[in-house]
Amino acid sequence: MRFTLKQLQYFVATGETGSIKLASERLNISQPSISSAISHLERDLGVQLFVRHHAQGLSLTSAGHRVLREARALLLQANGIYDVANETTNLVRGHLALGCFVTLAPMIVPELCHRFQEKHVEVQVHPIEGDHEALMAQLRKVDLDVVLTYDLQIPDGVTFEALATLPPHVLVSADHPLADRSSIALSELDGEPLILLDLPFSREYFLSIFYHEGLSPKIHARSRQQEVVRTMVANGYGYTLANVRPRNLTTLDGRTLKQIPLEGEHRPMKIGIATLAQERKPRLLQAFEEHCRAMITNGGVPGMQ
Amino acid sequence: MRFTLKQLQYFVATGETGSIKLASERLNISQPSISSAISHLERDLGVQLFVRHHAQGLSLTSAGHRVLREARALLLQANGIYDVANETTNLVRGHLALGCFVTLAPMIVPELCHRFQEKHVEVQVHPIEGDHEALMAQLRKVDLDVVLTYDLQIPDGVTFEALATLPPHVLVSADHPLADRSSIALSELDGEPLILLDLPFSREYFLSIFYHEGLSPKIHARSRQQEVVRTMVANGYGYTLANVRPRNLTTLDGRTLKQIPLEGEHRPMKIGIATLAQERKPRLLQAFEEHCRAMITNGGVPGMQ
DNA sequence: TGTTTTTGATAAATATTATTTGCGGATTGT
DNA sequence: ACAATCCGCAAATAATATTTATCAAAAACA
Repeated sequence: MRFTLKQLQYFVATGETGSIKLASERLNISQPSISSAISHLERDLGVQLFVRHHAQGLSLTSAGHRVLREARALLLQANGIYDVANETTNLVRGHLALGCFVTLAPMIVPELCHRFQEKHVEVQVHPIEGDHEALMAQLRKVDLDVVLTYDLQIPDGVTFEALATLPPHVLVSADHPLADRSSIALSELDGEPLILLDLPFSREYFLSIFYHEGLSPKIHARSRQQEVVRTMVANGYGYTLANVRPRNLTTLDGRTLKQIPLEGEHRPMKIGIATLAQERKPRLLQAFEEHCRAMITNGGVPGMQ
Repeated sequence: MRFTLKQLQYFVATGETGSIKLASERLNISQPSISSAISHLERDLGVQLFVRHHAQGLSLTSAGHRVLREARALLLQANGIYDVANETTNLVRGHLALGCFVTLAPMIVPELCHRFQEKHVEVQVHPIEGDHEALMAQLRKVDLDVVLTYDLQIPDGVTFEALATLPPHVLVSADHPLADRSSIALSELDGEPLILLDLPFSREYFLSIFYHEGLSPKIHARSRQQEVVRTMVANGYGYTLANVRPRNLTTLDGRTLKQIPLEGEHRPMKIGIATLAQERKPRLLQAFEEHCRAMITNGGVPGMQ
């Protein structure tokens, strides 16, 4: 690959006008530039492209005709790269890899994605669930385009935009003595066994609520799966804390949970969208962010009470 | 078109290796060169192609993926231009515009072309007839690739290669007093009416034969068409000179001619192939020249006695 | 926690390449 | 014969790519 697109461009202009002079006027370039570009091309391709007629222009050889056709096609395709680039900045089309925090995914993702694809038929959303740490790592590797998660640890180069605030709640079984309260103070649970959702950063968040009040919870069990935690709580093995408020408070084994607001001032969790800090975001990404802003607000979050 | 093929090449290597360092090793280019090429591309396309991970390579953005696909295709097509160029220097294929002197064409062209296309199925020969002057002009404009003609005026930039020698003959009607002679001297025809084939350069050639012997012919008629000249001669309106020796000496109106060698030393006509003086002739042209050399010799010319 | 290694960005120096200006030769048309 | 046109060539200049050297950030390791 020794020739350049510029040389091809000069060659095509000359081939089409049949004259270096005319080509130079068309391109606003001096004649010797074009002359040398053509010479370079001929030397590089090992083919004579023109027959020179002194003071009377040039004629394409048969090889020149063939190369001209190819060169035109190549220049056209080269211009196409601008279109491809512009498409990503202007069109809402293509694939979008959406990361979502595991405990949020079942409630939010189905409606969010469905609605978005309804609006934009040429878009394919690929949802992927994970814990906060894993999602952030994938976002940075650009394995994900956008992540729905909480305002936990946000690494450098990632922007987080909060959309809805979720205050912490207590989850107890329907048989629990406090089950019918309209709110519960953390101190009232002191000594009772805690079932802890054991995910990176989430774990630390829940424990920080206790430490903040000078309490130290008695961790009875841990699980990385929200549904396991809920089932244990529903069966009376302990209580847990959660920010999400699923509409359905019946566990998979048929038991019932109660979700009760936590009394006092505690740092709430904020659902938001995390993206890479890019100067020029693809139009598709912008549109999805806009979609999230409209659907996820303090007035309501898909799938939640 | 502000980017270059080189920049695309660097970008593709980086996209494929996921690292500027590795790309620089693969291309034997310094790392800053690649870095700047990518920056240039990003600025030019107005799209972020990579997300940089400090000390841990780069990841393609979604736009980057798309551009990478296009860039690869473009580089492939660019390489294809070399193939197209090589094809014309290596393959016997495509179209060949063959010019042939009018009076030679009916005898030579049919067999010559047929045989050549028989040997090379992928070749299309396009024969065009004309006088010497017109043929040379078309050859110079590269409207013709090769011309079969006589060794008359050969312009600059055109090469002529003689293949067969045709001495001049006298043509008279079968009733002519000299019809049964085995040779005729020009002086014997002095005073008789000459029917002249009136084509550029041919005209001058025939007259020069007379002038050379100090004779001045009595031109009774002229025609640009050989067949008209022959018919006039066959009808006894005069005699003519010719170099071609067609097998058929009967004219279109059914009369018979006699063709008798001219006595003495006269400059003969030489049939040959005229081509543009190129340093690198296309393979197709070379093959056709070779074909002509084999078929047109002093030992025989297609269609002639 | 500090040190080393890896890797990309940046700056200045250098090498390479493209471009222009100016001139000469060849051809055409008046 | 003359001017006008147009291509090629050479030297000067401008623009660009490349390298060398250095820095900064992050990861890996002790």
